[in-house]
Amino acid sequence: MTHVAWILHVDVDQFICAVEVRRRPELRGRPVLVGGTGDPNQPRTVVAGASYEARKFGVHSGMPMRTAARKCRDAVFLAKDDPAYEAASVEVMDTLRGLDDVVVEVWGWDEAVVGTTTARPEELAAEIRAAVLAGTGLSCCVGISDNKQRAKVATGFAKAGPGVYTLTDENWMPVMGDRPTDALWGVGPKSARNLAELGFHTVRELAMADPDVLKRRFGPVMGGWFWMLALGRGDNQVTAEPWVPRSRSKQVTYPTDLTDRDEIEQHVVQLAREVTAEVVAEGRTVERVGVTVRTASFFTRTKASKLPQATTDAEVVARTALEVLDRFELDRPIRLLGVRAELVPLLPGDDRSLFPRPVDNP
DNA sequence: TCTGGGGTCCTAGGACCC
DNA sequence: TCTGGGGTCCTAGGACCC
Repeated sequence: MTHVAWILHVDVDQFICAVEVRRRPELRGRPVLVGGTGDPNQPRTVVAGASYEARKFGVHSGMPMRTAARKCRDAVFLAKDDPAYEAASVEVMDTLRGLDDVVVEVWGWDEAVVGTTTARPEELAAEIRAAVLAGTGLSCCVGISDNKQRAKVATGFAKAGPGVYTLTDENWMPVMGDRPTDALWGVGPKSARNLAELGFHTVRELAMADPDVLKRRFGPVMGGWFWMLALGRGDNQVTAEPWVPRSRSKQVTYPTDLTDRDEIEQHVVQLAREVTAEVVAEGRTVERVGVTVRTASFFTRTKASKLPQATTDAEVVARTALEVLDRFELDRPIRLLGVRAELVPLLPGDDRSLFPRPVDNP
């Protein structure tokens, strides 16, 4: 952890599509849809990336591919290519790390938080955008603030046009006060609805709430956390330490439903072996095994068991997964199976929560 | 609109022990 | 024999995010 003066949130523009267009320049300016195998008629796939040209047709990521294809018939359809995105992401992050006075915390393929001690964050933001474009051919936006959550929100405004946007105590309430609570990063549709039931519809209303009321309704952590977010506060610790995963999972939605018990078990065993192989390749050990089942009606349930002894043995993980599977009814057609391995923490006792803690009442 | 895949973390309740 | 309280471990479920 490093103490920093400013926090910049960097977000690559339409990352997946941008990577595809970068290697196929002839696609520039065309509606591009990336997802699944690239077959627009394949059922049970969704859009992973949509170019701005495609979004004009009402297409967005997460939308079923066949729906997107109907809305945007002239789109170019491409298969998802995770290794290419992973490689492009490394380029972006290495570019960021090459700048002066930065601590880079990677948040995903296309996002990073940059901590800096500079007194001129806007200049650094411009530098970041120029460096990423020059170094990778990808454009990005930057949100500036003094904590991660607010910087992330700022990036949303940067995307709307200026490319860089700063949110501080000065402009937080004027800009955000009248917006709905789910404009806050970490407040989704469910929490927004629950907050509205308590009478808190806007960020300002939430900021003026009694935190004890929120804690009673949402629990001591979440209640305090929502209130803090509304005040524009958040976590300001930036670390360049690589992320240590807590779990690894594999899930598959099958093109047609599974009904045969043997077949279901075979898939679970295969998923368990694949997951374990990856875990072991990374030098980690499994301590808990979870199985997810989603029926054709989309009813989804997860069950899990802690192993009596942590293991790196794929057959132990597979056997445990089958035991967990056995606790399901399995009397309905199944569209998805998943196996999750929860991992022994790398450092003994390193099970601390990474969820940002609410600060004391100011 | 017949709805992917990979994650993280909080909350609640039951079991068990002192 | 009855009762209260606290702590810890485990599992299920939910919410959110990229």
